[in-house]
Amino acid sequence: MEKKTTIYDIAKKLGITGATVSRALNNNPKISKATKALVLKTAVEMNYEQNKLALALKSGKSFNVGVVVPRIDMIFFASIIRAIEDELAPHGYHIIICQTHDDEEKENKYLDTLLNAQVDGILISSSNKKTKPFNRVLLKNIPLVFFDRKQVMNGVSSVTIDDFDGAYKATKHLIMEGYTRIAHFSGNRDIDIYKNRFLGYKQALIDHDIKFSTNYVIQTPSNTVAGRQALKQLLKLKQAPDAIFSASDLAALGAIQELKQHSIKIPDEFAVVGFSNEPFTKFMEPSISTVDQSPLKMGEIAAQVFLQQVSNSSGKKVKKNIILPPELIIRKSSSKLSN
Amino acid sequence: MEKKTTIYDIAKKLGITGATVSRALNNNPKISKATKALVLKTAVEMNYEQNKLALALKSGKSFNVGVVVPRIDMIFFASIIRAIEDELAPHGYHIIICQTHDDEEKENKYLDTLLNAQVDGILISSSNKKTKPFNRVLLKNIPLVFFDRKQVMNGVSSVTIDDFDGAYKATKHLIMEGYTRIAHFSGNRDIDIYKNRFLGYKQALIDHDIKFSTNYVIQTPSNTVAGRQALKQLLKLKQAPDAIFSASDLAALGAIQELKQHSIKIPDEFAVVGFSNEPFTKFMEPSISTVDQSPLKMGEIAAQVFLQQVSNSSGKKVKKNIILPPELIIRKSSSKLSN
DNA sequence: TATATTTGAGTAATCGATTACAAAAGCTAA
DNA sequence: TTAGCTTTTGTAATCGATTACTCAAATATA
Repeated sequence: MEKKTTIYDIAKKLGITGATVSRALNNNPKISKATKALVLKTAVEMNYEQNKLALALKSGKSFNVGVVVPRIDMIFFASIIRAIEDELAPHGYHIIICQTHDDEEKENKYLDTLLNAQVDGILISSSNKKTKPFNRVLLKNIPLVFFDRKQVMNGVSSVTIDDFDGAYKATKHLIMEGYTRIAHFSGNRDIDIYKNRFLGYKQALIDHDIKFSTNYVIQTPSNTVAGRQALKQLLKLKQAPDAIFSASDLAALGAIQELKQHSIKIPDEFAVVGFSNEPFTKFMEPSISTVDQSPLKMGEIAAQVFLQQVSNSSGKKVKKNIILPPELIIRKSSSKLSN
Repeated sequence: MEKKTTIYDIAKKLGITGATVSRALNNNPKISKATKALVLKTAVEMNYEQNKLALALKSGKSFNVGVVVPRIDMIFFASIIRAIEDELAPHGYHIIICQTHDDEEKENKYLDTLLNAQVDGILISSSNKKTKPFNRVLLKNIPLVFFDRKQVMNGVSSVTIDDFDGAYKATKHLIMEGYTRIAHFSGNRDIDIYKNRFLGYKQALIDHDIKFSTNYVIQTPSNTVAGRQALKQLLKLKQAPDAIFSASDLAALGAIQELKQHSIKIPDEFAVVGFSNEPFTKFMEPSISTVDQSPLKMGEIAAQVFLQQVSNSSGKKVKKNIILPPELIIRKSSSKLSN
């Protein structure tokens, strides 16, 4: 194994000191052209490469950023991470990925190890119910940016989408298409995003003088089986709905599968709108209307907010709470016109 | 901002030296129970946390591993990374993600910066045509593991799937189902995986006495539009095919869309098998037969191979070339029986 | 009690780079 | 030729932790 070349190896070879070598390599003006050229040439010859670890220790900047998500093999998070990486890489930052699997304890442990690893910032979609674990991050004055799922904290930035607005738009769209008995597949409303989608749905009904009924709201895990199950349940009602706004695309798909089985025509007799713009929604037959959360935009902006915070040398904390507008994507599953 | 507590802060407070504090914190036996207890208590009081950067510089181990992929928002790579992270996290390793966007130059730059960042290993699905950039990794004796796309190099491990076998199985399945004019949507055969899928397809035909024809092989980018286009082209042939084995699920989907447009019945008149087991294949109508590449298994094993290499203190290089068997997933698009 | 052996803690080097300060060398001008 | 600059280089501290080596104190042994 080749031992790594250090500045001292170069220094010894040239009979000078490490300080001079360092100056030559860093465009420090306090050095003669001749020495500089010689050092540079020798550095190349000896395959010298800077040890970023030593630099990080000295400078206090590791150029590593922790990105914490529930899991990365969900396309939504993968897209966000993609955008974060694309945005930060040109600035020399590396992305360290952590998956919490929605386990609060795991998340807290990751926060600890990221801090110990001396990351320059943490971008996180938090599974945490408490803000306490984040105090340690703030105490160390490490930029912290929430995305997707946020915590409300002093001086902490966040980038989220307006779930309320997305749900409102989706529901209003169904109303405008002429559907009147609109049900809702909700996620776990202890989680903000699902609560807001529920509230947006409810408000749209109210604003358009449609009676809101709890019978029409079913808490549905995000999978097709649960969607089918929930739809069956709705069909049993005396007054069955004629449309569903689902907080999850997979549950929406389940509903569609079940509707097909019952030979209920989509969208003529029944409309479905999902949420998330999962890749499959575009390809299905019928294609599924859904709400796009623009994960790329979210990642890009989260990264930009982080960059602003680190470049903000003034020490003042920049708090930005950016709420992205979701985009309703109307496809065949809810649009009589486009059929 | 709170200044981070170092072992010297603890030492000063207790009137001892940093060495003693270090020993207390590291279960070094050369320390009295009393001092140790005192240090431990004080460390907690002062919120001491080990600076891993300093440790990494001293020990030469950063506990960071670079993972390089074309892009992470492709579910295949996202799944591999998920498995790698799940496997390595319990061993204290952090994953640094790099996206090459299939740009060779970018990939080489990433290899450089990862080495400079003193990673303990590199796991990569390479876009590189040359092996030279990897010599630097080997020279530094850093474990290198290829997955999915490999380079053939001395002493370098790889985890791939048997593309030939997957293609062979898929094609054979079509033959067994009674299709006789089987076409192939191929990717760019300069890339090994596509070459091997092509060869597996061809061999299956030959082994079952079916004439191989270059007219039936179309190079098709991985998207639906290209798939539709390619299918149109095939239908124009005097002797149109009755089945397609596509090296890409998206192209397969395009073919199916086009078949539907032509009111050609699937699978009765025409069968389609894709490759990759993209999530949407399961949900489509008809569901699409495909070849699963078990990305989770691949990531898990790649991580394990890495762990073996680092734990292998002997300095001997462990070279492992693991080829995973792909799994043919038979769904409605190619199975008359299951319909 | 005197010597040998443990035990516990300090000293200082090390990992690799940067940089304030000091010092030496080169140059200018009187 | 020499005081006074400027330029270039060296010295040594620093970032935070670990550890071989040394030495003093405490304990054990004769």
